Amino acid sequence: MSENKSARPIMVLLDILGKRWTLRIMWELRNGPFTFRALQESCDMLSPTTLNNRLNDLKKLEIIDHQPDGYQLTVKGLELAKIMIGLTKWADKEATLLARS
Amino acid sequence: MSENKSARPIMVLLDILGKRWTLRIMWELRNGPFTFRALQESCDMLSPTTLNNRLNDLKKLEIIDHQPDGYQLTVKGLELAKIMIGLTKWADKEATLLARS
DNA sequence: TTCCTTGCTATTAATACTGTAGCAAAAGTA
DNA sequence: TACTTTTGCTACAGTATTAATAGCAAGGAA
Repeated sequence: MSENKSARPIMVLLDILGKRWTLRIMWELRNGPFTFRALQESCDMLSPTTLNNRLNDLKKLEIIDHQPDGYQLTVKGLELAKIMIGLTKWADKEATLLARS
Repeated sequence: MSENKSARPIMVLLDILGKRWTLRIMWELRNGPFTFRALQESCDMLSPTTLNNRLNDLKKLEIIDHQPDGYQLTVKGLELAKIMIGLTKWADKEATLLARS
């Protein structure tokens, strides 16, 4: 109760990853660069407003950057994406469970 | 919503983990059971409405369950929480970056 | 020049979340 | 037993976030 939890790095990270679409965007970017519109399509046509907000969040954290050939994960971003592969393994293992929801 | 790529297990998982507070709740639960109200406090007093919604989401996926001594991660949930430890390591490594946002 | 594509912004409507109050059931206390 | 807490919520109104859609300016190709 006396510690300042919200200042801890993990809390800042969870805050951003917890915003809607952030995880999904990172997931889609795992395989090479995407243009703004291609990203939108691969994310089930999320609104450009939100996509832009998330891209800016991720740019600030240097998780992605915007190169001539599109938005892509940075080296730091790739490290995070690798961690997310564990989520895929879990999801595949629990596919039956996830299909029910 | 039932036959495109969003039906893939990982998409369902990312959908739920991407809702606000979900990751944080799982993070707080990593160390043993919490009562509803204790969880609320550890999550910076998030509203009971949202907490309840998230707990139900997580119960459906059998990531948590509600025992006499409180809400806690299931075996499946613990597996997910372990993956999240990777996030902490990343966050600590990038602490300077995260502090700026 | 005209036509695309790209990366957005603007606007309004819909949805989600917050903040607060409070209630019913269970558990603890005298 | 009766009283007091604690617990797990629900209700509701206000605020914030997101969706849906339209469209625009810049750059490149034809």
